[in-house]
Amino acid sequence: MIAIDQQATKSVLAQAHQQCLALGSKLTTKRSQVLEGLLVAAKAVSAYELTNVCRDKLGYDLLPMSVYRILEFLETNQLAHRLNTSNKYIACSHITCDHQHQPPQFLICKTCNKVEEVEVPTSIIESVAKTTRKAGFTLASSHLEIECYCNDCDAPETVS
Amino acid sequence: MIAIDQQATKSVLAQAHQQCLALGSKLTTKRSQVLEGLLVAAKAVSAYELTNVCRDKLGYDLLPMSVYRILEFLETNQLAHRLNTSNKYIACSHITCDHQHQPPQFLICKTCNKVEEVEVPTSIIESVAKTTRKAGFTLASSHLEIECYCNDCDAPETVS
DNA sequence: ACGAAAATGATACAATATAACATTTAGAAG
DNA sequence: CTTCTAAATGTTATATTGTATCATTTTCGT
Repeated sequence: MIAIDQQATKSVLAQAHQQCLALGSKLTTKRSQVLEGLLVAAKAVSAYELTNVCRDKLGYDLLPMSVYRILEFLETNQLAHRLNTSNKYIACSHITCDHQHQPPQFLICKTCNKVEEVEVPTSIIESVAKTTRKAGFTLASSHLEIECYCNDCDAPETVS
Repeated sequence: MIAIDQQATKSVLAQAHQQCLALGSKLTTKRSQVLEGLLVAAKAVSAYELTNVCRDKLGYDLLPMSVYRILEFLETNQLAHRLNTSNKYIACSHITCDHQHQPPQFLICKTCNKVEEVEVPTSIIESVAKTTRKAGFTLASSHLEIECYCNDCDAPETVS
């Protein structure tokens, strides 16, 4: 969860603007709106859900087609991530940092779609990569998505 | 890759039949046909692709709706796996074993959808689980899907 | 043979994603 | 300041994936 209030959101958007410029692209109004939608959602949302968030919570009127295009842009510019496991999107939690990070690992709550972007120790990534090579494969990315239950949504089996 | 010829396929289907009985369910004709489709596909396929495989390669006429239902059955009976990453399905590679296995880890080729079902060392799973707990989450399953390129499909960056 | 439950057929529709082309906007060049 | 071009967005249509619902058939115990 990066943005919890309007102030924080604004700051993230400003930083995102800079980050785009550095990469030779631009965070246009629409793109900024979509990113803002991701920030206020504060969890993984589908493209269609995101158009609803933008309309209902922010008053931005965006077409799904545009949202898809913009999400792709945001991903390319490392401002958002696509979660393959659930076909949902989430704002990158590292927009306000300037240093480089390890490839992201996502803990995704199956119930409420809350996502925590963590760093798994390099040693583990290395170990996985080794297993992979032995099987005749090459890691495409060490982006890992791990299905979990968060503490607010107890695991079904755990409920006693 | 489990089934490379008709003989092997037959043997797997027979074993699957037994495994179902042991679990108190039945591998009906249609279910066996869908499983056979997964076996001859020899890679991850979507439900709709699977209906095509069954029709074109095996002459079985199945409706997508039935295929979805049957895939769910096969998953419940541990004869197939659903890959969340790509919304595709694959035959379990352990049908012919009788012992229990670790939760599966899948290496999935992004290009050709070939899948290798490997066992990642328990120590790694433990370590991932620990990271997860520290972040306030509980692992939903240690089923891990890892996006790769297989040796037949060189990674884009690797092509020099 | 009969009745209940399981399995499958069939239709409709919801949700997700992309293709293709039109229009608008933002900057660069003159 | 215009004009040209490329990028961005609008618009419509359609492909793909997945689920809901109810009808029909099959299976199996009684």
